[in-house]
Amino acid sequence: MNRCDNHGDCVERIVAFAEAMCREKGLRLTPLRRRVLEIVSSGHRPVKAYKILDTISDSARPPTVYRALDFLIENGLVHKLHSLSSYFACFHPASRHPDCFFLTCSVCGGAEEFCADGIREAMDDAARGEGFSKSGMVVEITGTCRECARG
Amino acid sequence: MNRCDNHGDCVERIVAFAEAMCREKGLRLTPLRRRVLEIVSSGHRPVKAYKILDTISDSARPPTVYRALDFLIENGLVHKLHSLSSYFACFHPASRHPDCFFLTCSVCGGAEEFCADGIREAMDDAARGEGFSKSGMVVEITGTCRECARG
DNA sequence: CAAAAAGATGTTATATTATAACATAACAAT
DNA sequence: ATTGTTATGTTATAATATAACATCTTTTTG
Repeated sequence: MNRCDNHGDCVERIVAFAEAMCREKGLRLTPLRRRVLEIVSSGHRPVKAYKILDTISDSARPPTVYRALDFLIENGLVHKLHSLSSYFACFHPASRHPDCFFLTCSVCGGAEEFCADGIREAMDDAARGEGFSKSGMVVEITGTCRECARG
Repeated sequence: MNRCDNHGDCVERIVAFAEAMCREKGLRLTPLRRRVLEIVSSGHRPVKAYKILDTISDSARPPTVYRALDFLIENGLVHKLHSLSSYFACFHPASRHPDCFFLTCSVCGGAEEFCADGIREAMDDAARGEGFSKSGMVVEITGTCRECARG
């Protein structure tokens, strides 16, 4: 799913963006946070918190990872996929919409993120119709991606 | 959120429906499963698994609850709200669509379920546009409900 | 009916996911 | 250099969920 010609470019691009953004906003992309971002963006697939923990080192503890993830999520660099208890890098953080949604392939484990105005508007309308003032949304579609369906 | 005049009626209605459906489909709504369904439907709000566990008895163990929940979810009587790690009764299981979505109020803790064709179609279109064959979806909107917004 | 099969529940243990609370270190700002 | 702030380290534990196997109950069928 979402194979790119040279995925290394994605990681570089994301980290470069994160650095620029943090510089601009006065945030600190510390070595730890950068490392977690690299790990999460190292594949086009959701990653588990404890997998990140194992990857970082033998001695890292959960709060280390969860705090870095909190920072990255707050600043739009990483998303949490609730239906998978996993974390997924935002591959277009620059043009970030507040409300994106995700397709996850149950065959290859890959994921993709989209920002379709049609969906966001449909959700906004539905919420408004109920007198509901929306603050966030979780939209995750599970299925089989094109590549995996083709067999 | 979603205050009904006499919520006892909802529980009765849901349980009656579950009984009829199970009879018709040759499934067994055992005392345990019925009890869990009653607990989950006892309020218009998502319920946590370990809360159900505590409510059932002092001696019940997690698998007891999770298995009952699995049964109820499989048969469309209960939904899991992933963003809250909670379980929510389906208050209209008879006219059940495969893909519903949820509004959850972060103030009162209430929830409501909707089946808006507009949203389902927008999601289907988006998935299809990516060559993605959809098998399930999680759509959960967080915010403030009408009653809570009114203050 | 008895035996076998299938289904449900009980029980023990443990896996997985996440946070609280407090200590220490790094950095920023006068 | 001290002080305040932010980040990380550390210990412990909370919260969510499942594996594996034993027992019991119901259904099926010989």
